[in-house]
Order: sequence, then structure tokens, then C-alpha cells
Amino acid sequence: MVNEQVDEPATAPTVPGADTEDGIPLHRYTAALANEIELRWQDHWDAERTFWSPNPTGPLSEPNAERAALAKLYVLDMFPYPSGIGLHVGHPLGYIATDIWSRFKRMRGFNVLHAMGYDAFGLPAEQFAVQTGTHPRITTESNIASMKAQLRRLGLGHDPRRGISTTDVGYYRWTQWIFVQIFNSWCDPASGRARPIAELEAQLADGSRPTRSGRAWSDLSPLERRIEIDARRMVYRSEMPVNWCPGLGTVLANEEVTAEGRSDRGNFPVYQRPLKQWVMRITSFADRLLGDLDALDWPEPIKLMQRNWIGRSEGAEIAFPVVADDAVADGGTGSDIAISVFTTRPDTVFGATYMVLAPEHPLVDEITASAWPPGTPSIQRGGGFAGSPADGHRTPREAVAAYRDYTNARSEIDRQAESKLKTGVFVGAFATNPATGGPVPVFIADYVLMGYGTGAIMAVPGQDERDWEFAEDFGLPIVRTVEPFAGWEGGAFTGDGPAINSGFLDGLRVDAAKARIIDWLEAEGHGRRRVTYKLRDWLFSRQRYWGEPFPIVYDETGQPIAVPASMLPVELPDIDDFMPKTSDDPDALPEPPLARATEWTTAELDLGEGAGLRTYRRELNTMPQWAGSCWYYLRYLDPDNADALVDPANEAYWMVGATGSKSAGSANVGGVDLYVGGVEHAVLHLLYARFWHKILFDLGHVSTPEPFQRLFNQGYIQAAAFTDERGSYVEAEKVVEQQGQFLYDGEPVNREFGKMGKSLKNAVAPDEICRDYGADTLRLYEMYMGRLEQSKPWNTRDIVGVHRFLQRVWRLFVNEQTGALNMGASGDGAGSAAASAVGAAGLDGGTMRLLHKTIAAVTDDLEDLRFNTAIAKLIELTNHLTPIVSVTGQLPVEVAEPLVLMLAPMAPHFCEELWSRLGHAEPLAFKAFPVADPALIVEDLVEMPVQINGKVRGQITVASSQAGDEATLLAAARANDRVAGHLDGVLVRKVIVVPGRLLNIVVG
RNA sequence: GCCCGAGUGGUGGAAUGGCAGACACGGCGGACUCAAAAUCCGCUGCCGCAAGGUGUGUGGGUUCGAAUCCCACCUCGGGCACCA
Repeated sequence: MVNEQVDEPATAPTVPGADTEDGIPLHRYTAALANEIELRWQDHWDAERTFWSPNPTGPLSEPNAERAALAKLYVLDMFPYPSGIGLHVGHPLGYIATDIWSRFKRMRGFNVLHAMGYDAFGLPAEQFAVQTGTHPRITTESNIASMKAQLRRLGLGHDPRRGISTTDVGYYRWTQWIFVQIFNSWCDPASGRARPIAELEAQLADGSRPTRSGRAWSDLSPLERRIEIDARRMVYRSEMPVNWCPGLGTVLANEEVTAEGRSDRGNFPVYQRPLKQWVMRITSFADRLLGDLDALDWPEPIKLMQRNWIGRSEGAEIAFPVVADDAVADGGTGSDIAISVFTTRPDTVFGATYMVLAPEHPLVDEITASAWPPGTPSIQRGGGFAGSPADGHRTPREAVAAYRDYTNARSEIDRQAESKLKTGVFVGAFATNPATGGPVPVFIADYVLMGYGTGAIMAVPGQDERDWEFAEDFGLPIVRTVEPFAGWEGGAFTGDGPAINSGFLDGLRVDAAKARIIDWLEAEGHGRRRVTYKLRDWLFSRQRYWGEPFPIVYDETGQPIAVPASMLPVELPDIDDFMPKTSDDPDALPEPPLARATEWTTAELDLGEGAGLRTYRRELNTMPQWAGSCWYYLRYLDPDNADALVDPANEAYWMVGATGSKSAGSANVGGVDLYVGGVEHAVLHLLYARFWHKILFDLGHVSTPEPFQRLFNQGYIQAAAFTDERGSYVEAEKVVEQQGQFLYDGEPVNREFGKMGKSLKNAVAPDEICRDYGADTLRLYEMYMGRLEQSKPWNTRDIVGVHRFLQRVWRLFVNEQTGALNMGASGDGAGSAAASAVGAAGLDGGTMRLLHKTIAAVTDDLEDLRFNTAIAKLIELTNHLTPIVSVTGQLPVEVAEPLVLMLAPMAPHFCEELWSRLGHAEPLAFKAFPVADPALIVEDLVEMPVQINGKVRGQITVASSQAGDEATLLAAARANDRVAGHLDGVLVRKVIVVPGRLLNIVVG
């Protein structure tokens, strides 16, 4: 996908591409000229190393070392996956925005770091390899090369030395190194921080921290000690339920599983299987990840999404003892068993009329009775769910088994989707409500999830909508414990109100009742205060080939050992067959592709335990794609460092003291000054990266507690997509509009809108737009379409508007017939002075005022990434100048140079060309951005609308100095015929003056 | 079902409590031209000849004044892990 323009021979700088067809003037700004200018300046920037940003120290401190003394600014894009389809015009939206902001900030005196890397591990390259046998590394490298060429064509001012790929061995070596740091740490509950695991070992050894089993450290065998420690590491192994699909040989995400419990691809059966996996203890940082959001300059909706995802809730854990009942006697059932529940509403415990356990809850087998209590209705015996006998099962055990089969066949997504339909079965046992002392029946139902809280709830139908629905369906009693407000006709009441039917809580509002009941539960030994989180630990292993190998080996005990940092990287071995091992056998277990690399699966290592070379078994899973994207912004700072993740001096220079933030309220914790990317990463990527960064911070490897000070989410570019009568998408490019109808191949098609991409067949490649208009026009158009943060439709027809704008600016400077400057001959090195002489006519007052207003407005707009309105203001200034220049043939230099400088961040090639034609030998990339003079903006006279009762009835013109004076304004208003007519014979009740803006006269 | 976001001319959008529709596309008219294109100038929310009226998804509310703030609803887009 390399643009064919690249191969065109470059013409001499002052001889633009000639186009004599159709009588187009020789020196007009055409696509051909734009392309010539752009390729020449791109080569120039490369050759001059214009955008190589110096580090304060190390190999990247040259060239441009003098800039390292400036204030730093770190601008970052969410880096792309190098897809084989190439770029469409939706991709560069954010990249153009960050490039404009970076160029603007360079002109404002900052040393700006801006680079682009590639998030190149991932499934598409692996799936392509499965289909074709082509090694993922070959596909990936070729895709990266094409994408780099496409991005270069857009004129993005990146430092090319820093653009790492996560698949580089020199990069993932450090991804593995970070994993080892995480493996060798634990979260000290006293400080909530990651600490070296050696500190834990010391505490266990000296007895200041008890072991889990309560046994003395000295009594433990070496293996028992390792198990004790491994269980507390920041990353640990655990059995986690996964969607295992033997037919595909892979584990599937929830959205890849259909409602029928089969694979989306291939329609193979999918089974929920526990699988031993690596898990990161992100929950131990939940409070910090939540609390530190406050200091970040991020969009509020994104912060809210992270807060909701972490989902801190305060409540209580309450024990409900299981009743030993002779009537349903079952050998093992005894009163020593208690079901522990978590609730955020302990105040409603008096209304808990039944309990529900998750079907997979470990106590279910123990408490399930052997016979139904007399009078159990059929619905409670399992008569309510698909595939179950209408009158229920004969025993609780049968019902439980059947219900588990039913829920195992449903995915987690599915269990949530059918929220209206409540299913479940009674296990035949009762527990005691500790508040009322009464018995409550125990159910299992899949609306309770094992992964949240304790996997069991006390059901309070009076105050919980799901419990209400379940109680109604299953004929269970409902007791209200909060009095609804007058007129309440609904079911469960979840609002605030006085407690009722709650003994000593009666009359208390919810908050007071909660505090009181928790005190009572703790005093009586029935429960305790507890905080829970919705956030779960992070599943970190994948059964794939194209990812980072874990730096982990196992010895004969089966316990993991981290490969020492000195032995990294653990390189990904080459294999020939990337196909996962598939099977028809539902009991087959996942086998990662790395098992195929038979030589590699074991290693002879001397891990320094004094035993010399020993044979170890390697970890065969690989890391998820998130791993590489969790820390790439740190490697940009020092991409070639072989001795450290990043040199501390370079890290401190770029990360400490974020200066890009404009918000006065934020605490400025430091980090990347501006991070731009799509909202789809609001939770996962941004949370994982923050988590890793905090670990590195705790362990002393980075200087700031947060990675990204300011975040900005750009919108999607959407495009019309067309479907034929079968509902299939057709090539949008080939659809024509005739008399309000859309036709494809002569057949009518339906129009809809969607995110631009291959799947909707509505992608527009940037290469074509560059060819037809030039990259500067594309850049301007993408920024002019609307607000950066909003999604908006692409419309190729509208591009001509900004292209004409550039042509008009060009025409202000360059005579289209002769190519001569409208300021006379272009000078030599001292061009500015020469140009000033020819522009000696100077500026009229109106132009001067408009220029300075424009400078002020454009500066504000660029600062806040409001590029659409910045461009609109530059168009206004240009439209003001056009008739002046067409009459005089002279563009005063006092306006010409500021105009070029202001436009330069948006249209850099175009402006560098004009700047050099104005006689400047030095490029404008580091020239100072124009500064507005407030004194020149002030108007002598101001026109103000006059309203009568809020309706505009006339305009008055007054001196600016009088624009806030009520008497002057009223006099002017009465002198206005139209206004005076409305004031005749009515009483003025009130006058509202907004100085300089408006006069409103209230009459009655 | 829940959460978040968005609804403004023929179209993309501007205006965050103070003249709704900046700027651009499209459309209409004029100048230039033998003609066309390009360019330049002007007009362009809707109803109305006009005076004037009306108008920011719908219905209420707050305010001297609402696209903007509040309540309810409708539509579209995005997200979702039954938040116990």
C-alpha cells in the first residue's frame, strides 16, 4: 500500500508542477503542486532531522541538543495494530490532531516528544498464519512498513528513532522484565503498595506476619514455604473459568460464544472449564486506582466508567447459619455451617425472606437436602426452566444437578441478557435470619454470580427488584423494611425512607439504619463491615503463539520460578504449524501452540541455586496483547537502552511535571502531557496501564504515580454504508445517487451510517485523498469536519471547501500567472526585511483588528484542540484579505507572516513552502507563534441588540466606553424608531444591561 | 433491562444562560468569457408580497432572557460484568 506518489521524481523547488490543461493557471495550488511541495518538505524534514527530539542524556541527546533545555512536552497517541488492510481516513484523525498540537507547542517554545510505535502482537497475524503458514513476524513487518509509508505521507512530525514495535525482541525483553518485577513483588496491606517479595519472606520468617495455615515458618518444608509465598505474589496462578472450545482448540471471549453455547466461528460446542491461568492482583490496587483518578485531567465520563468498573461498595458481610432439620435429615447437615453473604443494604436484613447461592457455590452440595420439605411447590422443585419436567424433580439433589446442567450451557453474557426471566431451584434446606431468628429457604439461581461478593445473597424482595421478581415467580414472602413515599405503587422500593418492620431500626433513614445494624451485627458476632469491589483480578495468560513468552520455568515441584533478569529475553521460538490442537472430545484440555516447539519446552539453566545446570519445564502460555501496550510510552523515552527499561534521567525529564494540562483544578501528578485515543479503551487498556505504572512507581522504577496526566478521546469517522435487498453490504464507492435514490449496479440499495471500516465496505483510503488534493487538504478537512471528540460522517464531496481555502491563501501570496510573490521579489536570507519594504503600505485599522482577534481566538482554539473553529477563523481572515489583495495586488507582510505561522500546524508543508518563498532560510517549525496585542482588539464603537421583553426589537450603536452605562443605552434605545414604538404608553418595569452584549427592557 | 453520549437549515457543523444558524458544502443570481470551466461579488432556516410571525427531537418547568439549566418522554449511536 505504498503510495505511488513517492516514486515521482522531485522537481526543483521553484518550478511547481505545471498543469496547462483546461487553462488552469500555471502557478495555481493544484493537487500536483501540493504533492510536489509535500514530498519535498517531507524529505527535507527527514534529512534535517527536524523532529528528532533530544533526550537530556544518552544516545538520543543529539542532534538538536539545545532544545533539551526547554520545557518538555510529551504528546502520545494510542498506537495502532498494524493491520494488513492498511489505513483508512478514520485512523489518522487522532494522529493529525496530536501532530497539530505538537507543532503548535513547538512554536510556543516546548521540546516536544511525539513518536509512533506499533502494537503488533495479536490475533489477526496468528490467524493469517494458521490459514497460510506465513510466519506472523513476516506479515507483521510488512504491514508495519506499509503503515509507516502511509503515515509519513500525512506529514506527521514524529521522531522516527523512537517508534518501537511490541514484537521487537529488544522491546519484549523489557515486557518480560516488568513481569519478573511484578512476580517478585506483593501488595503489602499495611501500605497498599507493591513491595519486594523478600520483605514478605522476612516478615513470615520472623513471625511478624502469620502464615495462612497458622503454622510456624520454621515448621514449613521448603516447598510449603514456596507455596505460601507464591499465593501472595502480585501475579499468581489460579483456576479460572474459561469458555473452552475443543473444536477450535482455543479459549473464547464471551462475545465469541452464541446464545446456544456454541462458537461463533464454526459452531462448535463451548464448555465452561476451570483452567490454571496467570492472574494479576489488580484488585489489591482498587482503592488507589479509584482515588488517584481525581487528580487526572481526563474527561469526566471516562473517569466515571473507571469508577463504575472498579465498583467500590461498602456494606456488610452477614452469616446465616444453616438449620439442621430432622424433617429433612441429611447426615452431614448441621448447624456448624453458615452461609456468608455480602450486602450493601444490611439495614434490610429484617426483610430477608430467602437466600440464593450461585449454582457453583461450594456449600451447595453440603447443604442440599435429600428430600423436599412437605408442601414444596413444583416451581421451587425445578419446574420452571427449559428442559425440566413441568412438575419439578423428585429430590433436591436431582433438581440441583439438572439446574447446574442448564446453567453450564449458558454463557455469562447470556445469563445477564435474559434478565426478565428468573430461574432457580430450592435446595430443600433452610438458614436462620440472624436479625429475626426465623428460618429462610435457600435457593440456587443463576442471577447470583460466584465472582461477585461471596457468591451468595440474602434476598430482600421488598427492596430489590430482582429479588422481588424472583419472589413473585416462586411464591416467596415479601416484607418491606423501608417505607416507600406516599403514592408508591411499584414493587421493590430501592429509595430512601424510614425503616419499618425492623425492630430497633424502625424510623431510622437508610444511612443511619445501616450504621446501627452493622454495629449490632459486629457486637453479636453475626457479621462485620466490609468493602467489596466489582473489579476482578486480571486474567493474564493466553493459549496463543503470537505473544510474549512468560519468563517463567517450573522445576519438578511444579511451582513457578522467574527467569532471572540477566537471562532475558526468553525468545519466542519459531514453529511451523500455528494451528491450535482441536478435538471432538469435550474433556480434551487446551494445549498452547508453544507445546509444538519441542526443543524449547524444556531448558537447561543454572538459576544460581548452587545446583548447577538443571532441567526446567517452560511456561507455554503467552501474555495478552495488553502487556505490550501497558508500558510502550516509557520505552519511547529511551528505545535502545540495553541496560534498563528507561534511563532514570530521561524518564524524569519527560514524565515529571506535566505542563500540557490546562485545567487549573487538577493536581498535576505528572506523566504524559496529552494522550489521545478512542473511547473504546476507556476501561481495560487505561486501567491496566495505570496498574502497571503504579507497580513500577512503588518499586522505584518510575517517578510519577500516574502515567497519563491529560486524556482526550477523539470520535469515530462514520460513513454512509449501503445494503442491497439481501441485507449484504455493497461497495459504497460504487453507489450513485439518482433523484433521491441510491443505486448500485442499477439496483436500489438502502443507506445507513456506521463506523468506517472494511466490514461495512465504506472505507476511504487516505492515499486517494492525498493524490487528489494533497495531505495538507486532508489534514485540514479531517480537523474541519467538526469537534474532535464527536463522531461525524465522512463526505468526500465537502473536501473541496478546504482545498479552495488553501488555493485562496496561495493566491494571496503568489500570482497564479507569473508565480511572483504579491509582495514583490522574494528576498534572500534577510527576506523578512525585504518583504517588509514592499508591504510598506501597512495595515488598515480593520485588518489590524481582525488579525489580532484571529490570533487570540486561534491560539485559544489550538490550545484546547478545537481545530474546527480555529480553521473557520483563519478562513474569515483570508476572506477579508481576498478583495484587498485582488484590488491592490499587494499583501502586507504584517498580516502575511502571522497568517502563515498560524496556519502552519494544520497545513505544515503548504506553510513551510510559503515561508521559504517569503525569503526565510530557516524553517518555521520552531518560529514563535504570533501573539495577539489586546490593545489592538478593542473596538471604538459597539453595536448592541435591544430587547423588549426578551425579543430583539432593534440595534443601537454606542461608544465602547459607554456600553455598560444604563442611561446612555436607554437614551440610545429611545432614539431608535423601532424600539421607541414598543415603549410608547407602557411602563418600564426593569432594565437588564449586559455590558457590550445586550440591553433588555422589561415592560408591562 | 441498566449505564454513557448525541439530537440545531437541503448537508457537515457554530453558538454552554444574552442577536440561533459563524465557517464550509450544496443551491440561486450577477460580473468576467464568443462560450464553458475556474475566479470574483451577492443571496440562501421556514411561512409570508409585505408588515410580521415562527424556529434548536417532543411536552412541561426555572429565568427579564433557554439550543444551553431542571423534570418527563421519543429517536439514534456506543458500552454492559443481574453492582446484591
